[in-house]
Amino acid sequence: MISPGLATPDLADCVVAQRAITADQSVWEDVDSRQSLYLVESGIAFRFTYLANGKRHIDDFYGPGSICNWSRLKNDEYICNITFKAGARFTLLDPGRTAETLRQNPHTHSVLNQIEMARALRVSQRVRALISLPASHRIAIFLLDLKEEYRLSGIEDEWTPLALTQDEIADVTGMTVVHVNRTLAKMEQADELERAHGSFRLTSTKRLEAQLGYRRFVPKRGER
Amino acid sequence: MISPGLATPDLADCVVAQRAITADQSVWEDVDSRQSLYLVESGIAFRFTYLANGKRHIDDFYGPGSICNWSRLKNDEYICNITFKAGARFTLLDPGRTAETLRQNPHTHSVLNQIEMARALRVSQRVRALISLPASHRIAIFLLDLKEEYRLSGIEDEWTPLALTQDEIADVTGMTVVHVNRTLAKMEQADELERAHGSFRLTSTKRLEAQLGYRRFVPKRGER
DNA sequence: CGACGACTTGACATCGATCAAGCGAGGTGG
DNA sequence: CCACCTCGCTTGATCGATGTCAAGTCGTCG
Repeated sequence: MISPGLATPDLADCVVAQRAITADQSVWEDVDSRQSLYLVESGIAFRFTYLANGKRHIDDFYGPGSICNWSRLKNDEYICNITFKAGARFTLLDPGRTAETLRQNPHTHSVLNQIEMARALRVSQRVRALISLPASHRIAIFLLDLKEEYRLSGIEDEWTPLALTQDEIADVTGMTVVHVNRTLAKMEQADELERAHGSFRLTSTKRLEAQLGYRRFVPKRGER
Repeated sequence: MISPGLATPDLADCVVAQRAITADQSVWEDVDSRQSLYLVESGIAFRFTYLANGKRHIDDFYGPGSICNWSRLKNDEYICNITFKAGARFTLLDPGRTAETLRQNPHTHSVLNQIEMARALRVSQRVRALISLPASHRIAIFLLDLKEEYRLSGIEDEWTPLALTQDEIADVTGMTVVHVNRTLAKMEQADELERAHGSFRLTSTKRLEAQLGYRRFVPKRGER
């Protein structure tokens, strides 16, 4: 079943397979499926790269309704490492058939394009912050992005699942686990953040967004 | 005259105007032309953003033959700040006519797409490094990217113009001018770098690339 | 129970930012 | 022509932010 968030039953014909993940699983361990597009149904996934020094960098993360490797449609060489976190479910789409389907459904195509454009802007905004701002801001913008990732899939709750481990957050933000831990603790002490049961809540999202100049990029006529 | 590097006389009809820059000039000072595509003919330009704390972040830089705001073609809302450095010359292209021309010249379109794809990969590689690596590596990858920017426009010399000031390099890499200065000095002392007359030379590009895992993304059938 | 993974904490070392000052080349006005 | 200014670069001293190493806690799962 295609994610309700996507609102594109058009793609039903393109489905190659469905998977449910019980333990964290990386896609390069699963060469057969690398030819597909990955549509997250539930749970979360992230895209990552190993740097020359062995460090893992997490480039982006994908909540329900997101396609992890959309660029493959434009560039068949595009290959990326993806990890699905335990509990995730996802659908494999055939890129060729998907491209064809989208050609025939310009509306759907434009919706998906808008969604991807919004994601790209979100990433570039985050990246600027990660390059130039101090740790507390880096963490804050990560949390805002995570929240946004869920919001766009229709899950808008005051509490957001903190779906990544502190190790993974460190690899997103270019920090150390220790420092991530301390920064989160500091935010909690400063009453900017609450954590409970694997979820988090920002005390004043508004203020944080204003302070960081955080911008939301809403897909233009997105159905979701 | 369209840059010889681009090899796309097809675009001649799309030219709106040409400009030569004597002193550094930012495009948002020049509202009239914001509607256009910017094609760098010579010299260098960069795209930047001001963060909430007033810091300037330089997102990318463009050598001869590059289009600074290619994304405008896909998203008319796409607006970015661009600065042309003193000595640059550039051409303004009408986005509507350019899009039409490219529709009629799939070959040219695909070439330009490849070039942009290569740029996107270069940026994301640099961004990873800037987020996760220590200062010396951040500077090194910036220098490699700058060299590559010139190489792709056909200017392949052992010496590359160090076209940005140390202030600007700081804004690319998220460092301070002082630290940029010291890092460059250290590289020079370690015989990894030579500087003279506003240009630089890397003693062993090969070794540096290997050490950083630097990848070159070559446009597929790019004419240039 | 034992093992493991995620998280937490402390002590310490290093990196990079900040502040302050000076230098040298190019431009401008008297 | 010189005096003066500005801008980009350089250097030193000091401070704060972040990484490193090491150990310990807590919950989960077999």
